[in-house]
Amino acid sequence: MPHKISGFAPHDHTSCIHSALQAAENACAERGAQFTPVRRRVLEILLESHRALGAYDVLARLTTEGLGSKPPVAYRALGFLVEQGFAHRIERLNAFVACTHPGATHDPAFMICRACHKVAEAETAPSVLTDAIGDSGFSIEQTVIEAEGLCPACQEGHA
Amino acid sequence: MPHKISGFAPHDHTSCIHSALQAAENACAERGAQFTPVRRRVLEILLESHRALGAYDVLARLTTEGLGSKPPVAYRALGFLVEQGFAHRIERLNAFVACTHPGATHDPAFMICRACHKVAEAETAPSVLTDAIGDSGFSIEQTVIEAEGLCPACQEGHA
DNA sequence: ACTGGTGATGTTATAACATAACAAGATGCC
DNA sequence: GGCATCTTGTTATGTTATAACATCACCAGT
Repeated sequence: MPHKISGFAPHDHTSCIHSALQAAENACAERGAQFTPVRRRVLEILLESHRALGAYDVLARLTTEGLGSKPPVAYRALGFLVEQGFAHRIERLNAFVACTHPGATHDPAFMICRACHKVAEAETAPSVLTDAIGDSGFSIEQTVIEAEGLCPACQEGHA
Repeated sequence: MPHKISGFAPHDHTSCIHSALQAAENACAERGAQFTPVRRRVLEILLESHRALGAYDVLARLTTEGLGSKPPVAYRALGFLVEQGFAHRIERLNAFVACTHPGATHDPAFMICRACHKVAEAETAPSVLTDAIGDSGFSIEQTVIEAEGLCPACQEGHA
């Protein structure tokens, strides 16, 4: 079964950013969550690239822009975005990436390119893990599925 | 397809420890790697429970035993054990767990119980991730597959 | 307008995790 | 002995993350 994958393929990035922001704004309105300037700006920063940024990278940006200078400011905004499903935490990198499937069901798999550091997101069938684990009686609440390797573009560079 | 799962089920833990140590010793002998006292002791510490320990937890134990007191001592030993496949790093927890399938092919999935903090390990079919990701052209080199939830015993406690 | 609740932000301080860089010892080989 | 290699010891620092408390902005009820 093919899955929607985003992050590596060339695309209209401006509209990619715009639609993600729009989706976040709409979702916040629906849920009564506040899409404040710091939260919005942090999402914009993540959206600039399909790469994972550390909390302190984000914080540095906020600081130059006068939006906050202490770690909790960045961690709170990132925590909010993750809670709302607008961003994801990449455990392998201790870093955060904007969600490229806003609105979709969420417990995605990530592909992390070790060369260009882009991160792509793939929807997974809910069964991906239950196939491996299901017969153990363990009840899954959250999953972390991350693969590290080379994206298509970087494979060519190494060929 | 069922997979070997270990960590939650009751078992003879003494022999579990013993066989893991034996396997590590044999593997080192074969590979010409040195199974030094610190490395052995760290593996023993991890083997005491099927739980993930932070590097500093391990270090604290080493310190009380006079085997080293500075972070690099613990990180080096843990790094060695992971390299050799005698232990695994659990990204979600920034912690380390003894391997329960020593010798087997290795890129396992982990189940982390949020109640009792035990960690079980399941062999995964190599296809688990390629099913989700395969058609993207991404070449996988390493994977992180971790599920958080409740182990069978802890589910009963909550019922 | 005042009061009090709620949620967001500001700030201090510190906890927790990790490694770079260099010194010193152990081992084995020639 | 002299050299190479691997391991361990140590200092110092870098990186990631959160607890705790103060303040502010907003809104609803009176």
